[in-house]
Amino acid sequence: MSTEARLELGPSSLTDALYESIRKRIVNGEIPQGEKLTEVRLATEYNVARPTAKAALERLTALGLLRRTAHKTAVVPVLDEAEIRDLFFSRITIEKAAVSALAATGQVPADAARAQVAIEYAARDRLFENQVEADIAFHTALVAAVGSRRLTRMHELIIGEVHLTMGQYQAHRKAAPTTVAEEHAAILEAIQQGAPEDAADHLAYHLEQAQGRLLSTLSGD
Amino acid sequence: MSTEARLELGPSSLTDALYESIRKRIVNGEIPQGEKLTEVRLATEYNVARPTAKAALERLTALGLLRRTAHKTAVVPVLDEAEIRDLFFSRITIEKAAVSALAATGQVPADAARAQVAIEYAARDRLFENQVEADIAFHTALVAAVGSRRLTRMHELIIGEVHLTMGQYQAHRKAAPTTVAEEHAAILEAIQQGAPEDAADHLAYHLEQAQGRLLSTLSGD
DNA sequence: AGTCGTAAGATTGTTAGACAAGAATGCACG
DNA sequence: CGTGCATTCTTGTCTAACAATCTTACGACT
Repeated sequence: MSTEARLELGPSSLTDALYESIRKRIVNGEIPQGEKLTEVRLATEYNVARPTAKAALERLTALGLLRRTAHKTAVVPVLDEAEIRDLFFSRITIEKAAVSALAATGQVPADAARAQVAIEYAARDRLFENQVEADIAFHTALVAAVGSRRLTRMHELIIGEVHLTMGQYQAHRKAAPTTVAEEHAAILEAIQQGAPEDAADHLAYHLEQAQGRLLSTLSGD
Repeated sequence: MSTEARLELGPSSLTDALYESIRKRIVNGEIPQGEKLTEVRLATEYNVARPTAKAALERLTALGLLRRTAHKTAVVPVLDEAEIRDLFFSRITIEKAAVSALAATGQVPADAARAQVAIEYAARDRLFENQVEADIAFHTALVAAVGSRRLTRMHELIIGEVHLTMGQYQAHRKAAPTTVAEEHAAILEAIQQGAPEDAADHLAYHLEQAQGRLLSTLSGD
Protein backbone atom coordinates (compact mmCIF):
# COMPACT_ATOMS: atom_id res chain seq x y z
CA MET A 1 0.00 0.00 0.00
CA SER A 2 1.45 3.36 -0.99
CA THR A 3 2.11 5.90 1.72
CA GLU A 4 -0.23 8.37 0.10
CA ALA A 5 -3.27 7.56 -1.97
CA ARG A 6 -4.76 10.29 -4.10
CA LEU A 7 -8.40 11.18 -3.84
CA GLU A 8 -10.51 12.21 -6.78
CA LEU A 9 -12.47 15.23 -5.76
CA GLY A 10 -15.40 14.72 -8.05
CA PRO A 11 -17.81 14.71 -5.14
CA SER A 12 -17.71 18.04 -3.37
CA SER A 13 -17.19 16.34 -0.06
CA LEU A 14 -13.82 15.09 1.08
CA THR A 15 -15.48 12.48 3.25
CA ASP A 16 -17.39 11.17 0.24
CA ALA A 17 -14.22 10.79 -1.78
CA LEU A 18 -12.42 9.05 1.06
CA TYR A 19 -15.37 6.74 1.64
CA GLU A 20 -15.54 5.81 -2.01
CA SER A 21 -11.82 5.18 -2.27
CA ILE A 22 -11.73 2.87 0.73
CA ARG A 23 -14.93 1.15 -0.35
CA LYS A 24 -13.48 0.26 -3.72
CA ARG A 25 -10.31 -1.07 -2.18
CA ILE A 26 -12.27 -3.30 0.16
CA VAL A 27 -14.69 -4.76 -2.36
CA ASN A 28 -11.93 -5.40 -4.87
CA GLY A 29 -9.98 -7.35 -2.31
CA GLU A 30 -7.05 -4.93 -2.24
CA ILE A 31 -7.56 -4.70 1.48
CA PRO A 32 -7.81 -8.34 2.55
CA GLN A 33 -10.25 -9.86 5.01
CA GLY A 34 -9.24 -9.41 8.61
CA GLU A 35 -7.14 -6.33 7.92
CA LYS A 36 -7.31 -3.66 10.58
CA LEU A 37 -7.98 -0.06 9.62
CA THR A 38 -7.17 2.50 12.29
CA GLU A 39 -8.32 6.08 12.06
CA VAL A 40 -4.84 7.59 12.26
CA ARG A 41 -3.45 5.23 9.65
CA LEU A 42 -6.10 6.23 7.10
CA ALA A 43 -5.78 9.87 8.07
CA THR A 44 -2.03 9.92 7.46
CA GLU A 45 -2.19 7.80 4.32
CA TYR A 46 -4.79 10.00 2.68
CA ASN A 47 -3.58 13.18 4.26
CA VAL A 48 -6.86 14.07 5.89
CA ALA A 49 -7.84 14.85 9.46
CA ARG A 50 -8.76 12.07 11.85
CA PRO A 51 -12.45 13.09 12.16
CA THR A 52 -12.73 12.80 8.39
CA ALA A 53 -11.30 9.30 8.45
CA LYS A 54 -13.60 8.49 11.34
CA ALA A 55 -16.66 9.60 9.40
CA ALA A 56 -15.69 7.46 6.42
CA LEU A 57 -15.15 4.43 8.66
CA GLU A 58 -18.55 4.91 10.24
CA ARG A 59 -20.26 4.99 6.86
CA LEU A 60 -18.50 1.83 5.80
CA THR A 61 -19.47 0.18 9.07
CA ALA A 62 -23.10 1.09 8.48
CA LEU A 63 -22.96 -0.77 5.16
CA GLY A 64 -21.38 -3.86 6.68
CA LEU A 65 -18.09 -3.41 4.85
CA LEU A 66 -16.31 -2.97 8.18
CA ARG A 67 -16.93 -4.24 11.68
CA ARG A 68 -16.35 -1.93 14.56
CA THR A 69 -17.29 -1.78 18.21
CA ALA A 70 -16.63 0.94 20.74
CA HIS A 71 -12.96 1.61 21.35
CA LYS A 72 -11.91 -1.13 18.96
CA THR A 73 -10.22 -0.94 15.60
CA ALA A 74 -12.28 -1.46 12.46
CA VAL A 75 -11.58 -4.67 10.55
CA VAL A 76 -12.65 -5.99 7.18
CA PRO A 77 -15.10 -8.74 8.12
CA VAL A 78 -14.71 -12.41 7.28
CA LEU A 79 -18.11 -13.86 6.45
CA ASP A 80 -18.56 -17.45 7.56
CA GLU A 81 -21.05 -19.87 6.05
CA ALA A 82 -23.92 -18.87 8.33
CA GLU A 83 -23.48 -15.22 7.44
CA ILE A 84 -23.32 -15.90 3.74
CA ARG A 85 -26.59 -17.82 4.02
CA ASP A 86 -28.14 -14.93 5.93
CA LEU A 87 -26.84 -12.51 3.34
CA PHE A 88 -28.40 -14.42 0.48
CA PHE A 89 -31.67 -14.96 2.32
CA SER A 90 -31.94 -11.18 2.67
CA ARG A 91 -30.79 -10.60 -0.87
CA ILE A 92 -33.31 -12.99 -2.34
CA THR A 93 -36.09 -11.30 -0.36
CA ILE A 94 -35.31 -7.91 -1.87
CA GLU A 95 -34.53 -8.96 -5.42
CA LYS A 96 -37.55 -11.23 -5.69
CA ALA A 97 -39.77 -8.29 -4.82
CA ALA A 98 -37.93 -6.22 -7.41
CA VAL A 99 -38.24 -8.60 -10.36
CA SER A 100 -41.85 -9.35 -9.51
CA ALA A 101 -42.65 -5.65 -9.63
CA LEU A 102 -40.77 -5.27 -12.91
CA ALA A 103 -42.57 -8.22 -14.46
CA ALA A 104 -45.86 -6.61 -13.51
CA THR A 105 -44.95 -3.77 -15.85
CA GLY A 106 -43.34 -5.96 -18.51
CA GLN A 107 -40.55 -3.45 -18.99
CA VAL A 108 -36.98 -4.76 -19.09
CA PRO A 109 -34.74 -2.05 -17.63
CA ALA A 110 -32.20 -0.74 -20.13
CA ASP A 111 -29.39 -0.59 -17.57
CA ALA A 112 -29.78 -4.27 -16.80
CA ALA A 113 -29.58 -5.16 -20.47
CA ARG A 114 -26.44 -3.05 -20.80
CA ALA A 115 -24.85 -4.75 -17.79
CA GLN A 116 -25.71 -8.10 -19.32
CA VAL A 117 -23.67 -7.20 -22.40
CA ALA A 118 -20.80 -6.00 -20.21
CA ILE A 119 -20.75 -9.36 -18.44
CA GLU A 120 -20.39 -11.17 -21.74
CA TYR A 121 -17.51 -8.98 -22.84
CA ALA A 122 -15.74 -9.36 -19.50
CA ALA A 123 -16.22 -13.13 -19.56
CA ARG A 124 -14.87 -13.39 -23.11
CA ASP A 125 -11.76 -11.37 -22.24
CA ARG A 126 -11.24 -13.15 -18.92
CA LEU A 127 -11.44 -9.86 -17.01
CA PHE A 128 -12.64 -11.30 -13.74
CA GLU A 129 -12.79 -8.04 -11.84
CA ASN A 130 -14.93 -6.42 -14.55
CA GLN A 131 -17.13 -9.48 -14.51
CA VAL A 132 -17.85 -8.99 -10.82
CA GLU A 133 -18.52 -5.29 -11.33
CA ALA A 134 -20.91 -5.97 -14.20
CA ASP A 135 -22.73 -8.66 -12.26
CA ILE A 136 -23.26 -6.28 -9.35
CA ALA A 137 -24.38 -3.61 -11.81
CA PHE A 138 -26.92 -6.01 -13.33
CA HIS A 139 -28.60 -6.78 -10.03
CA THR A 140 -28.41 -3.18 -8.88
CA ALA A 141 -30.06 -2.05 -12.12
CA LEU A 142 -32.94 -4.47 -11.60
CA VAL A 143 -33.67 -3.08 -8.16
CA ALA A 144 -33.16 0.55 -9.15
CA ALA A 145 -35.58 0.18 -12.07
CA VAL A 146 -38.45 -0.46 -9.66
CA GLY A 147 -38.18 3.18 -8.66
CA SER A 148 -38.59 2.55 -4.96
CA ARG A 149 -36.13 4.65 -3.03
CA ARG A 150 -36.42 2.54 0.07
CA LEU A 151 -36.09 -0.78 -1.70
CA THR A 152 -32.97 0.59 -3.35
CA ARG A 153 -31.50 1.68 -0.05
CA MET A 154 -32.16 -1.68 1.54
CA HIS A 155 -30.48 -3.33 -1.42
CA GLU A 156 -27.45 -1.10 -1.01
CA LEU A 157 -27.21 -2.38 2.53
CA ILE A 158 -26.96 -5.91 1.14
CA ILE A 159 -25.13 -5.63 -2.13
CA GLY A 160 -22.05 -4.10 -0.51
CA GLU A 161 -21.40 -7.27 1.44
CA VAL A 162 -22.12 -9.38 -1.64
CA HIS A 163 -19.59 -7.34 -3.57
CA LEU A 164 -17.09 -7.68 -0.75
CA THR A 165 -17.48 -11.44 -0.58
CA MET A 166 -17.26 -11.93 -4.33
CA GLY A 167 -14.25 -9.66 -4.53
CA GLN A 168 -12.45 -11.42 -1.72
CA TYR A 169 -13.16 -14.95 -2.87
CA GLN A 170 -13.27 -14.20 -6.58
CA ALA A 171 -16.02 -16.75 -6.91
CA HIS A 172 -16.70 -15.90 -10.50
CA ARG A 173 -13.56 -17.73 -11.49
CA LYS A 174 -15.46 -20.90 -10.73
CA ALA A 175 -18.54 -20.12 -12.78
CA ALA A 176 -18.62 -21.16 -16.37
CA PRO A 177 -18.78 -17.69 -17.96
CA THR A 178 -21.90 -18.48 -19.94
CA THR A 179 -23.83 -19.90 -16.98
CA VAL A 180 -24.35 -16.58 -15.26
CA ALA A 181 -25.37 -14.90 -18.50
CA GLU A 182 -27.93 -17.60 -19.22
CA GLU A 183 -29.46 -17.38 -15.77
CA HIS A 184 -29.69 -13.62 -16.13
CA ALA A 185 -31.30 -13.95 -19.53
CA ALA A 186 -34.01 -16.21 -18.12
CA ILE A 187 -34.87 -13.56 -15.55
CA LEU A 188 -35.08 -10.80 -18.15
CA GLU A 189 -37.22 -12.95 -20.40
CA ALA A 190 -39.73 -13.62 -17.64
CA ILE A 191 -39.87 -9.89 -16.93
CA GLN A 192 -40.53 -9.10 -20.56
CA GLN A 193 -43.27 -11.70 -20.73
CA GLY A 194 -44.96 -10.13 -17.72
CA ALA A 195 -44.69 -13.25 -15.57
CA PRO A 196 -43.95 -12.19 -11.98
CA GLU A 197 -43.93 -15.71 -10.56
CA ASP A 198 -41.53 -17.01 -13.21
CA ALA A 199 -39.25 -14.03 -12.80
CA ALA A 200 -39.11 -14.57 -9.05
CA ASP A 201 -38.40 -18.27 -9.50
CA HIS A 202 -35.62 -17.71 -12.01
CA LEU A 203 -34.09 -15.11 -9.76
CA ALA A 204 -34.23 -17.34 -6.69
CA TYR A 205 -32.63 -20.17 -8.64
CA HIS A 206 -29.87 -17.91 -9.93
CA LEU A 207 -29.04 -16.55 -6.49
CA GLU A 208 -29.08 -20.00 -4.92
CA GLN A 209 -26.56 -21.10 -7.52
CA ALA A 210 -24.43 -18.06 -6.80
CA GLN A 211 -24.59 -18.79 -3.09
CA GLY A 212 -23.54 -22.37 -3.77
CA ARG A 213 -20.52 -21.20 -5.73
CA LEU A 214 -19.46 -18.91 -2.90
CA LEU A 215 -19.89 -21.59 -0.25
CA SER A 216 -17.94 -24.17 -2.21
CA THR A 217 -15.12 -21.67 -2.65
CA LEU A 218 -15.26 -21.11 1.09
CA SER A 219 -14.97 -24.74 2.16
CA GLY A 220 -13.13 -26.71 -0.47
CA ASP A 221 -10.83 -25.24 -3.08
CA MET B 1 -38.61 23.04 23.98
CA SER B 2 -36.56 23.41 27.13
CA THR B 3 -33.21 25.13 26.89
CA GLU B 4 -31.47 22.06 28.18
CA ALA B 5 -32.55 18.48 27.81
CA ARG B 6 -30.96 15.88 30.00
CA LEU B 7 -29.35 12.80 28.54
CA GLU B 8 -29.50 9.40 30.12
CA LEU B 9 -26.06 7.91 30.01
CA GLY B 10 -27.06 4.29 30.00
CA PRO B 11 -25.22 3.67 26.73
CA SER B 12 -21.52 4.28 27.21
CA SER B 13 -21.46 6.62 24.24
CA LEU B 14 -22.58 10.21 24.41
CA THR B 15 -23.44 10.17 20.72
CA ASP B 16 -25.70 7.15 21.29
CA ALA B 17 -27.57 8.89 24.06
CA LEU B 18 -28.01 12.05 22.02
CA TYR B 19 -29.14 10.06 19.00
CA GLU B 20 -31.70 8.17 21.05
CA SER B 21 -33.05 11.29 22.68
CA ILE B 22 -33.56 13.13 19.42
CA ARG B 23 -34.97 10.02 17.76
CA LYS B 24 -37.65 9.67 20.41
CA ARG B 25 -38.61 13.30 20.15
CA ILE B 26 -39.01 13.02 16.41
CA VAL B 27 -41.03 9.82 16.28
CA ASN B 28 -43.32 11.00 19.07
CA GLY B 29 -44.10 14.15 17.17
CA GLU B 30 -42.54 16.46 19.77
CA ILE B 31 -40.44 17.86 16.98
CA PRO B 32 -42.97 18.58 14.23
CA GLN B 33 -42.60 17.88 10.54
CA GLY B 34 -40.64 20.49 8.67
CA GLU B 35 -38.75 21.66 11.75
CA LYS B 36 -35.13 22.56 11.16
CA LEU B 37 -32.42 21.13 13.38
CA THR B 38 -29.08 22.90 13.21
CA GLU B 39 -25.93 21.44 14.66
CA VAL B 40 -25.21 24.36 16.96
CA ARG B 41 -28.75 24.47 18.27
CA LEU B 42 -28.66 20.83 19.32
CA ALA B 43 -25.15 21.21 20.68
CA THR B 44 -26.09 24.11 22.93
CA GLU B 45 -29.42 22.60 23.99
CA TYR B 46 -27.87 19.31 25.04
CA ASN B 47 -24.60 20.83 26.14
CA VAL B 48 -22.41 18.75 23.86
CA ALA B 49 -19.84 19.65 21.26
CA ARG B 50 -20.86 20.35 17.70
CA PRO B 51 -19.12 17.28 16.24
CA THR B 52 -21.16 15.12 18.61
CA ALA B 53 -24.39 16.72 17.44
CA LYS B 54 -23.23 16.32 13.87
CA ALA B 55 -22.67 12.59 14.33
CA ALA B 56 -26.13 12.13 15.82
CA LEU B 57 -27.72 14.05 12.93
CA GLU B 58 -25.91 11.91 10.41
CA ARG B 59 -27.19 8.72 12.00
CA LEU B 60 -30.75 10.00 12.01
CA THR B 61 -30.37 10.99 8.37
CA ALA B 62 -29.19 7.48 7.51
CA LEU B 63 -32.43 6.12 8.99
CA GLY B 64 -34.62 8.55 7.08
CA LEU B 65 -35.72 10.41 10.21
CA LEU B 66 -34.05 13.56 8.91
CA ARG B 67 -33.32 14.93 5.45
CA ARG B 68 -30.04 16.63 4.88
CA THR B 69 -27.93 17.63 1.93
CA ALA B 70 -24.48 19.15 1.89
CA HIS B 71 -24.27 22.54 3.57
CA LYS B 72 -27.96 22.57 4.34
CA THR B 73 -29.62 22.19 7.69
CA ALA B 74 -31.43 19.00 8.59
CA VAL B 75 -35.23 18.99 8.62
CA VAL B 76 -37.81 16.50 9.82
CA PRO B 77 -39.24 15.15 6.57
CA VAL B 78 -42.85 15.43 5.49
CA LEU B 79 -43.89 12.23 3.74
CA ASP B 80 -46.34 12.74 0.93
CA GLU B 81 -48.70 10.08 -0.41
CA ALA B 82 -46.23 8.67 -2.92
CA GLU B 83 -43.60 8.24 -0.23
CA ILE B 84 -45.99 6.58 2.16
CA ARG B 85 -46.91 4.11 -0.58
CA ASP B 86 -43.24 3.45 -1.23
CA LEU B 87 -42.64 3.04 2.48
CA PHE B 88 -45.38 0.44 2.81
CA PHE B 89 -44.35 -1.39 -0.34
CA SER B 90 -40.90 -1.83 1.17
CA ARG B 91 -42.29 -2.67 4.56
CA ILE B 92 -44.59 -5.35 3.20
CA THR B 93 -41.69 -6.90 1.31
CA ILE B 94 -39.65 -7.33 4.48
CA GLU B 95 -42.38 -8.34 6.86
CA LYS B 96 -43.92 -10.84 4.47
CA ALA B 97 -40.58 -12.60 4.26
CA ALA B 98 -40.38 -12.52 8.05
CA VAL B 99 -43.77 -14.05 8.83
CA SER B 100 -43.33 -16.65 6.10
CA ALA B 101 -40.08 -17.75 7.68
CA LEU B 102 -41.66 -17.83 11.12
CA ALA B 103 -44.62 -19.86 9.89
CA ALA B 104 -42.18 -22.38 8.44
CA THR B 105 -41.03 -23.05 11.99
CA GLY B 106 -44.49 -22.80 13.56
CA GLN B 107 -43.06 -20.88 16.51
CA VAL B 108 -44.89 -17.75 17.64
CA PRO B 109 -42.27 -15.34 19.03
CA ALA B 110 -42.80 -14.55 22.70
CA ASP B 111 -41.99 -10.87 22.28
CA ALA B 112 -44.70 -10.47 19.68
CA ALA B 113 -47.25 -12.06 21.97
CA ARG B 114 -46.19 -9.73 24.77
CA ALA B 115 -46.50 -6.69 22.51
CA GLN B 116 -49.95 -7.88 21.51
CA VAL B 117 -51.02 -7.75 25.16
CA ALA B 118 -49.50 -4.30 25.55
CA ILE B 119 -51.53 -3.05 22.62
CA GLU B 120 -54.73 -4.24 24.25
CA TYR B 121 -53.93 -2.51 27.52
CA ALA B 122 -52.99 0.72 25.78
CA ALA B 123 -56.15 0.64 23.70
CA ARG B 124 -58.33 0.02 26.75
CA ASP B 125 -56.76 2.94 28.63
CA ARG B 126 -56.79 5.23 25.58
CA LEU B 127 -53.02 5.72 25.77
CA PHE B 128 -52.46 6.46 22.13
CA GLU B 129 -48.73 6.98 22.34
CA ASN B 130 -48.23 3.65 24.08
CA GLN B 131 -50.43 2.05 21.46
CA VAL B 132 -48.11 3.26 18.72
CA GLU B 133 -45.05 2.07 20.64
CA ALA B 134 -46.56 -1.36 21.21
CA ASP B 135 -47.60 -1.69 17.58
CA ILE B 136 -44.05 -0.90 16.44
CA ALA B 137 -42.74 -3.37 19.03
CA PHE B 138 -45.06 -6.09 17.69
CA HIS B 139 -43.81 -5.79 14.13
CA THR B 140 -40.22 -5.39 15.21
CA ALA B 141 -40.49 -8.54 17.32
CA LEU B 142 -41.79 -10.52 14.33
CA VAL B 143 -38.80 -9.55 12.22
CA ALA B 144 -36.26 -9.96 15.01
CA ALA B 145 -37.53 -13.48 15.75
CA VAL B 146 -36.40 -14.66 12.33
CA GLY B 147 -32.85 -14.28 13.57
CA SER B 148 -31.54 -12.71 10.38
CA ARG B 149 -29.26 -9.85 11.24
CA ARG B 150 -29.55 -8.32 7.79
CA LEU B 151 -33.31 -8.61 7.55
CA THR B 152 -33.49 -6.90 10.93
CA ARG B 153 -31.24 -4.07 9.80
CA MET B 154 -33.25 -3.51 6.66
CA HIS B 155 -36.39 -3.41 8.77
CA GLU B 156 -34.83 -0.81 11.05
CA LEU B 157 -34.29 1.32 7.98
CA ILE B 158 -38.03 1.16 7.32
CA ILE B 159 -39.70 1.07 10.69
CA GLY B 160 -38.18 4.38 11.77
CA GLU B 161 -40.08 6.23 9.08
CA VAL B 162 -43.22 4.27 9.88
CA HIS B 163 -42.89 5.26 13.50
CA LEU B 164 -42.29 8.86 12.50
CA THR B 165 -45.35 8.98 10.29
CA MET B 166 -47.61 7.31 12.84
CA GLY B 167 -46.34 9.59 15.58
CA GLN B 168 -46.84 12.72 13.53
CA TYR B 169 -50.29 11.87 12.24
CA GLN B 170 -51.40 9.83 15.22
CA ALA B 171 -53.22 7.56 12.84
CA HIS B 172 -54.12 5.08 15.53
CA ARG B 173 -56.75 7.43 16.81
CA LYS B 174 -58.75 6.48 13.77
CA ALA B 175 -58.49 2.74 14.17
CA ALA B 176 -61.07 0.96 16.20
CA PRO B 177 -58.83 -0.29 19.01
CA THR B 178 -59.84 -3.89 18.56
CA THR B 179 -59.29 -3.93 14.78
CA VAL B 180 -55.52 -3.82 14.97
CA ALA B 181 -55.45 -6.49 17.66
CA GLU B 182 -57.64 -8.80 15.60
CA GLU B 183 -55.51 -8.40 12.49
CA HIS B 184 -52.41 -9.13 14.53
CA ALA B 185 -54.03 -12.19 16.04
CA ALA B 186 -54.78 -13.58 12.59
CA ILE B 187 -51.12 -13.29 11.68
CA LEU B 188 -49.97 -15.04 14.83
CA GLU B 189 -52.50 -17.80 14.35
CA ALA B 190 -51.29 -18.53 10.83
CA ILE B 191 -47.72 -18.64 12.12
CA GLN B 192 -48.66 -21.10 14.82
CA GLN B 193 -50.47 -23.29 12.31
CA GLY B 194 -47.38 -23.38 10.14
CA ALA B 195 -49.07 -21.77 7.14
CA PRO B 196 -46.57 -19.43 5.45
CA GLU B 197 -48.93 -18.35 2.67
CA ASP B 198 -51.73 -17.49 5.04
CA ALA B 199 -49.41 -15.62 7.35
CA ALA B 200 -48.09 -13.55 4.45
CA ASP B 201 -51.61 -12.82 3.24
CA HIS B 202 -52.86 -11.76 6.67
CA LEU B 203 -49.82 -9.57 7.09
CA ALA B 204 -50.24 -7.91 3.69
CA TYR B 205 -53.90 -7.25 4.44
CA HIS B 206 -53.10 -5.75 7.82
CA LEU B 207 -50.44 -3.43 6.43
CA GLU B 208 -52.62 -2.34 3.54
CA GLN B 209 -55.28 -1.39 6.06
CA ALA B 210 -52.71 0.51 8.10
CA GLN B 211 -51.54 2.32 4.99
CA GLY B 212 -55.12 3.23 4.17
CA ARG B 213 -55.62 4.72 7.62
CA LEU B 214 -52.51 6.83 7.25
CA LEU B 215 -53.44 8.06 3.79
CA SER B 216 -56.97 9.00 4.81
CA THR B 217 -55.55 10.96 7.74
CA LEU B 218 -53.27 12.67 5.28
CA SER B 219 -55.91 13.81 2.83
CA GLY B 220 -59.23 14.23 4.54
CA ASP B 221 -59.70 14.66 8.28
C1' DA C 1 -42.36 50.06 -7.99
C1' DG C 2 -40.36 45.79 -9.30
C1' DT C 3 -36.38 42.93 -10.17
C1' DC C 4 -31.86 41.53 -10.06
C1' DG C 5 -27.27 41.35 -8.05
C1' DT C 6 -24.36 41.78 -4.34
C1' DA C 7 -22.96 41.77 0.48
C1' DA C 8 -23.58 40.27 5.14
C1' DG C 9 -24.93 36.61 8.18
C1' DA C 10 -25.68 31.83 9.18
C1' DT C 11 -24.51 27.00 8.69
C1' DT C 12 -21.88 23.27 7.50
C1' DG C 13 -17.21 20.97 6.11
C1' DT C 14 -12.71 20.30 7.54
C1' DT C 15 -8.64 20.83 10.28
C1' DA C 16 -5.52 20.94 14.43
C1' DG C 17 -4.49 19.90 18.98
C1' DA C 18 -5.58 18.02 23.35
C1' DC C 19 -7.19 15.04 27.16
C1' DA C 20 -9.68 11.06 29.07
C1' DA C 21 -11.14 6.36 28.96
C1' DG C 22 -11.23 1.82 27.32
C1' DA C 23 -8.56 -2.18 25.00
C1' DA C 24 -4.54 -4.70 23.86
C1' DT C 25 0.14 -5.92 24.60
C1' DG C 26 4.17 -7.38 26.89
C1' DC C 27 6.97 -7.85 30.85
C1' DA C 28 7.85 -8.98 35.50
C1' DC C 29 6.81 -11.68 39.28
C1' DG C 30 4.98 -15.52 41.74
C1' DC D 1 4.37 -21.68 33.11
C1' DG D 2 0.58 -18.76 34.28
C1' DT D 3 -1.25 -14.51 36.28
C1' DG D 4 -1.39 -9.54 37.14
C1' DC D 5 0.02 -4.99 36.43
C1' DA D 6 1.80 -1.23 33.72
C1' DT D 7 2.67 0.68 29.32
C1' DT D 8 1.00 1.75 24.91
C1' DC D 9 -2.25 2.09 21.38
C1' DT D 10 -6.71 3.44 19.88
C1' DT D 11 -10.93 5.56 20.13
C1' DG D 12 -14.43 9.08 22.23
C1' DT D 13 -15.15 13.73 23.09
C1' DC D 14 -14.05 18.53 23.46
C1' DT D 15 -12.40 23.39 22.20
C1' DA D 16 -11.10 26.58 18.74
C1' DA D 17 -10.66 28.09 14.28
C1' DC D 18 -10.91 28.86 9.23
C1' DA D 19 -12.89 27.85 4.64
C1' DA D 20 -16.69 26.95 1.68
C1' DT D 21 -21.39 27.16 0.85
C1' DC D 22 -26.10 28.55 1.47
C1' DT D 23 -29.58 31.97 2.84
C1' DT D 24 -31.35 36.36 3.53
C1' DA D 25 -31.84 41.06 3.12
C1' DC D 26 -30.57 45.24 1.47
C1' DG D 27 -29.62 48.37 -2.19
C1' DA D 28 -29.03 49.78 -7.00
C1' DC D 29 -30.72 49.85 -11.43
C1' DT D 30 -34.28 49.63 -14.91
